[in-house]
Amino acid sequence: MSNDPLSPADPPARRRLSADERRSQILATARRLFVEEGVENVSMRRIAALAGVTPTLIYHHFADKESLLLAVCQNFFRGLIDASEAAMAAVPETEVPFGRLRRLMEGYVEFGLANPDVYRLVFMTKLAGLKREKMPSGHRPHPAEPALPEDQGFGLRAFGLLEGEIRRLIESGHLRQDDACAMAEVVWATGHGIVSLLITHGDFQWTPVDRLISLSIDTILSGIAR
Amino acid sequence: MSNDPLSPADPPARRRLSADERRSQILATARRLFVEEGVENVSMRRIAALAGVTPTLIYHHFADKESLLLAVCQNFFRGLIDASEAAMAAVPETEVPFGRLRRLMEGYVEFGLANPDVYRLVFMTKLAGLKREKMPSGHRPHPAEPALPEDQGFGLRAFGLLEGEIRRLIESGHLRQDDACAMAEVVWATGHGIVSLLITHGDFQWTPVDRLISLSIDTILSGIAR
DNA sequence: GTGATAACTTTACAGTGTTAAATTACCCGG
DNA sequence: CCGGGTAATTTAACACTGTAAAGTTATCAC
Repeated sequence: MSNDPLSPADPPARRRLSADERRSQILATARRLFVEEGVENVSMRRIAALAGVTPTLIYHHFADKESLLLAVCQNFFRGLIDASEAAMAAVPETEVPFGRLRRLMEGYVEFGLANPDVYRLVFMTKLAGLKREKMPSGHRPHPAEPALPEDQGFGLRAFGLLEGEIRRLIESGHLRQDDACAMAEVVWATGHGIVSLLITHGDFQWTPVDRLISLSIDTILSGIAR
Repeated sequence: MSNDPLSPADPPARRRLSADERRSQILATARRLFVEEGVENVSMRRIAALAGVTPTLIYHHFADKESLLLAVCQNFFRGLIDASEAAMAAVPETEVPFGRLRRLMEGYVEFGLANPDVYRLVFMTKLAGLKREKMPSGHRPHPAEPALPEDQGFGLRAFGLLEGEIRRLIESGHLRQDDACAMAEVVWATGHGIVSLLITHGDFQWTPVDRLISLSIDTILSGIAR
């Protein structure tokens, strides 16, 4: 009962932090709030308060709310990549041909459903204005902040894992189509379809979640198989 | 060049309108703005201004911004149902077995891509608070406003079309699974995956859209086929 | 110690969704 | 035809949002 879930993270431990420390602290606070309450229910003021800091300070570390979001997204991608690599490593190549791909898809879906809010952020939100070079004018601006490139990097790397596995299946003659990139997109679209459907329409009726997932994966795998 | 796209719809034609007329007029204005500029870039004040009306008046016809949105969604479902029925009617039953289902999926994807913003609204947005009985307290409140039930009705009806076709395929022994509802969900998830992926990540690299779509549909159809 | 500089606040603005209370314009019975 | 009653609409305000300019303070190198 002692946890009203929202109280200043570290009670006035240190007052002045290094830029990096502050940045991570703000980021952590924001991530927590975003995930717990949904992005649009969280104001910069609340993030600031919970981080024990002034709203304006956030703008010295992040260009605006969207950038803050974006930074959270990058963590998401790193997590996804880790999960994917773990999934791949868990199934030896010598296994039944589609074992690794299946595990990869399962991992993707699990990961998405385990982080629904960030998933929505990353994959279901426009987030598109792209805000290129909008940095605040006054004061010294934020350090580096690669904005898009970096996280595209992470995203592409995650996609690359999928594409690689597909390519392997093509080379061993197991697929009916030989355009690895296109097939990877098809497979991804399927995984994304499941996750995003369950995220926004999880409440309702529906076939039991586990069954729907495995049915979908079975179906798509048998659809791409030669 | 005479069209700065946003000017009062009917310049002070009639001043006082009947409740129904006003409701539709506001709805039309909102729909236009939502679709043209994205929901969160449109304020109640702007809708009101464009409709030649006061912000407050909107709240006498709709509970809040979300309800306004919801009303727009219902139109979307009606459109989807029409498109689906047209698709079904266009392919005679005597055709090749999967002809109608394929056309149905194509129709779904086309429709989604033709109305990306409303699609996002309906299928990719939480929209979940559900706001049950939140109506404003003052004044006479809005007429009826079935809130959720009605539009779930439309949504279910659309889903029913898909499920029906699947059921037909099961009965004629063309599918490898016989759970019509589950298979319909699997198929829907695929369609949704394509649409939502293209909506949020249409800009990028990707296989040409048309190819990705037909490849996906081919794949899922051959995945469910016996 | 003293300054430069990085970290942080104060204060303010313009805009948002929303509502209570007041005001109009219209219609209908006398 | 005209005076209420009521439905349609507005005025004014609240509590909030993201964001910015300018000012203040702590810390660290010398």
